[in-house]
Amino acid sequence: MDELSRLTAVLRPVRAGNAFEETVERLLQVIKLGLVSEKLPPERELAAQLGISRVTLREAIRELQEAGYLEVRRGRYGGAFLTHNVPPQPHRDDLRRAVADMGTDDLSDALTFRMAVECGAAQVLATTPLTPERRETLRERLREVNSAGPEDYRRLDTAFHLAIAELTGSALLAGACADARLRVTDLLNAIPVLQRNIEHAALQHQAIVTAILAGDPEAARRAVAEHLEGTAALLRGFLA
Amino acid sequence: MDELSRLTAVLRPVRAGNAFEETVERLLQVIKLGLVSEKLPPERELAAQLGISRVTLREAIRELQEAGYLEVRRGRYGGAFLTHNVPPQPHRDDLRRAVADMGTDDLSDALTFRMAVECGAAQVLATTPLTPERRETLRERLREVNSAGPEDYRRLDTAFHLAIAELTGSALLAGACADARLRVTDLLNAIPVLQRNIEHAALQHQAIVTAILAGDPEAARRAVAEHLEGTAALLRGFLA
DNA sequence: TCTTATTGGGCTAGTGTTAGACCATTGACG
DNA sequence: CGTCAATGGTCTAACACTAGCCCAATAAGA
Repeated sequence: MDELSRLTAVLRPVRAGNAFEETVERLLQVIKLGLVSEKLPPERELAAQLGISRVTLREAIRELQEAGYLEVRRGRYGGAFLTHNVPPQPHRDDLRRAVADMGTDDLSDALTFRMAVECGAAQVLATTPLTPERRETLRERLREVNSAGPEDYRRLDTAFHLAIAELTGSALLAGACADARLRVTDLLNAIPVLQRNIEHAALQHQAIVTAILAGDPEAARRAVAEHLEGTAALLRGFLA
Repeated sequence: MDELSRLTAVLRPVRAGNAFEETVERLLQVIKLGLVSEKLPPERELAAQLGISRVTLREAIRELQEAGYLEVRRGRYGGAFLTHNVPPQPHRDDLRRAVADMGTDDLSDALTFRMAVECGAAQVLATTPLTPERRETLRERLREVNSAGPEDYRRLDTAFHLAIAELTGSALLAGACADARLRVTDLLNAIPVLQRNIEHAALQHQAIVTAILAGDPEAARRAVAEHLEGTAALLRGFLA
């Protein structure tokens, strides 16, 4: 832990690649995480939100269009519509390949990061006074994920986890949790969703919500840690 | 929590301002956090690490030179040397102004974020098997901050807190903690360092290290939360 | 005293990105 | 059946940023 190694945390690249690639990545995330259900916002609006020019945004959209994720329609009430291309049932080899693509160090890093920020978010939320409305939002997300079928499960599970961070009211925290989730999305998508897993996760989700609503940060932390450890152990199994 | 509001976490700007401003910010952080003690790395090397061109880096360095933070010397064994400009004892109004500059929402956001990631890091570290070497690094940082005088205190306190995240081995987590710390650095620097505060913090630092080395994530989480709550309460007091 | 490796200083050609304007298309609605 | 507002499609001039090159200065060491 000399001076040089301590610098690496803050002396990382100022910008991650060019704006075009970054934008493609972001849009893909929005689509894969199911954060948008039908069509993207209008180009002018989206470009402003992403802080890029329309030209760059359009290049990214064209890329996703050619890859089959989007269908662009002109005219009023037009826009970039999702194609709802459901990928076929993943093979076991897909996971191996995805892990290999990303590198075991990166995977370990992402899992650690996710464990920290999601536990932190749950703990913070448990110590925050919540309005009845927010409590209800949390319960609603729980109901949704617990009643989801295999096809909707990943999307609603994501929504549930992100809701915890968002309810803290911290945009930075919500962004960090979204980022953490995104780094393991591809891997999770390569794992078949089994009914048995859904049921097991449902119990853990319930425990998390109960702890948060009870205002018990210790229990919330423990519940989230246990929940994430299951996924992490599964993925880490492919490192050997 | 409709679809649109959920998008804001991931549809944030792709790049935060231009490369020049970002670089100035980064370098200022490295300097203010005391992550570099004498001089910056050579321009070519630094530019590569930051992923920018030398031209852009040099503009940023010139800015900092004109602001009095750096002194640039040419020739072999030259470089950008720190000037060790110690700011005068801050006035009470400085803090008010700093809070006003940043906005109360941003401050609240930053404090929540910091609470989450630092608690998460401590908890993760407490559940990680640590080599004797790493345990010693942690103790070493604790000794340093606890024996620091008022002039060195902020720098060593930063080093202590960052060490917890770095020891988890997750670059993402270390980056998040560094980011969180940076967002409150200016505010912390506007608060005079009192001997009484140092002593109080020392007890809390000790409790954090003890919990981590004992492998007790609950205690680690609680200790960090209590420690950060003190600072947060102080800063939040200026929001009214 | 001279050499030389290392460092900052400066230039240029080329590429990435932006802002803003204008055009083309579409479908709801009067 | 026309109108029109909202949307994607296209272009251009200006700016930001980069890669790569060579020059200038400096101090350690022969």
